Amino acid sequence: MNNKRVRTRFAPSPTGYMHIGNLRTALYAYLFAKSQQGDFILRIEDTDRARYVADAVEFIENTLKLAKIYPDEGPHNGGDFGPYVQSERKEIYKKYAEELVEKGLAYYEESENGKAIRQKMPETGETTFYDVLHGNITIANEELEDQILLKSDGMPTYNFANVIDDHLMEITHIIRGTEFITSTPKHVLLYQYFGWELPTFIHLAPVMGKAEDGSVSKLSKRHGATSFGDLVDMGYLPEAITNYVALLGWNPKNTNQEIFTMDELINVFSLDGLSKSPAVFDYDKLNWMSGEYFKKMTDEAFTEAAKPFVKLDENLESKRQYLSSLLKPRVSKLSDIQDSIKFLTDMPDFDPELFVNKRNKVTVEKSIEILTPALEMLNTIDEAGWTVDNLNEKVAAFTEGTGLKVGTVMWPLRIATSMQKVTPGGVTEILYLLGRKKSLERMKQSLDNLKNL
RNA sequence: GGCGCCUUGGUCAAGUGGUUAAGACUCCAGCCUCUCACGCUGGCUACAUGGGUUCGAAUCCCAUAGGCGUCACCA
Repeated sequence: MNNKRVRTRFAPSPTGYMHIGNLRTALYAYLFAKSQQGDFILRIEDTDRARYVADAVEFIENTLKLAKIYPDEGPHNGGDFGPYVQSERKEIYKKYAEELVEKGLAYYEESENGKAIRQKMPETGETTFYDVLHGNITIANEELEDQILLKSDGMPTYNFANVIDDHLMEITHIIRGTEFITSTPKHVLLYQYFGWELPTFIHLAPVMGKAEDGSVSKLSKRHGATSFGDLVDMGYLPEAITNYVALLGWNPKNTNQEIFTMDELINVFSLDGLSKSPAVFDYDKLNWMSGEYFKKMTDEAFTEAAKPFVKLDENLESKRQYLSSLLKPRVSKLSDIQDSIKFLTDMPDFDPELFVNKRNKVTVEKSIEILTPALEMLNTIDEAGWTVDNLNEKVAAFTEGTGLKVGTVMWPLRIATSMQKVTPGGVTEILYLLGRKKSLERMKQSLDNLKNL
């Protein structure tokens, strides 16, 4: 251990896509740096010309911003160790690769593509490195192949560029996925060739996905959404996603708290809370956490967040916020809303079975018995009186007058106006949302249908 | 296949030689209730297997099995 300022980096290649696993890696690197009052660097690894995607850098930056991960240094953040895009550092890699050739630790290789430089590996012995999560990892040198350092197009390979840059950018802790464990000895050898101090390695277990058949594998397309953007599009709050992802493979010490703001995360984060075994992405848990975030929001904020996901007709539009307040405690993702309120616009098909409810002792006959006077009563309430409070009052008084149990009266009324077993809100809420005219029409229609059975 | 990593309930996970093996999600039951949801209460389900070491093992060691990763002029 030393007292150097902690510096971590997130080094994605510029594909126009932010996999959940990558986001989590970025998050952990960020949390660790910030928890140590250190720096978090964004570096773009675009040494594969064939994979270049336009605007990918902006995409990555915007995604990180959405997730509230703010780089101290990066392509558009400046910093003393730039450039932060590898394709702009070509000359640097070339210089170091040639230095290795001069030292006899690397060699040129001619092929039809041109001239490349390969790293010379020791043929005997073994290379050991320390990983915070896994302890010492040893791999026999004979397992290592002479790898390409500089490609024939002049670009470095990941295995070379990452070592040069991490050293030059004074990265102290390398946080990345386990898929790099087996190539780390090659990197370590490179550090040794140059006589550079080794950074601390932390290899994260992958994020897995569960397929329909129950099988588990690295989270991929077959599991549905796999990127941060996909999840945002589904109507999960960025804060909720980040919070959930933080807990996928990491747990705070000495607390059972699960809902964290970014600042709280920074405060409690520590490397020893990281788990070395793979974690399965679980929508059930995400849904729960997402719901927790919604419940904490003000009605105004929730209404605003839901806006892009909910198209309302003129009538409902004027009651948007009220509708939101009903939806807020029952929603786990914004994209579910539209379906759950469809019945307010389109009356579902008549189904007499829905009127039958054992617990509330309701039958078709009973429904007719209740709906007939209820309709008359509601008819006497004028447009001005059609408010939630007044409706509540009138319906309660009506119920009392019947001498029946509340549930017994409310059930048929709600079914008659919604024709749906489950609704966001009770009858009075529905009556209000529907408006006087529509409510009375629906109720009369349902009553007629019941009588004509 | 070689090499490497991983293995506590369905899922996320506490746990670092002595615990009734936490907690959360899911699921189930009950309460609350104008449905559902919320909230509250309770419940089901776990140390992969086999050997050691030890008075004592989820915790240490060794095998086996399974899963994952890696063996690119991709990262």
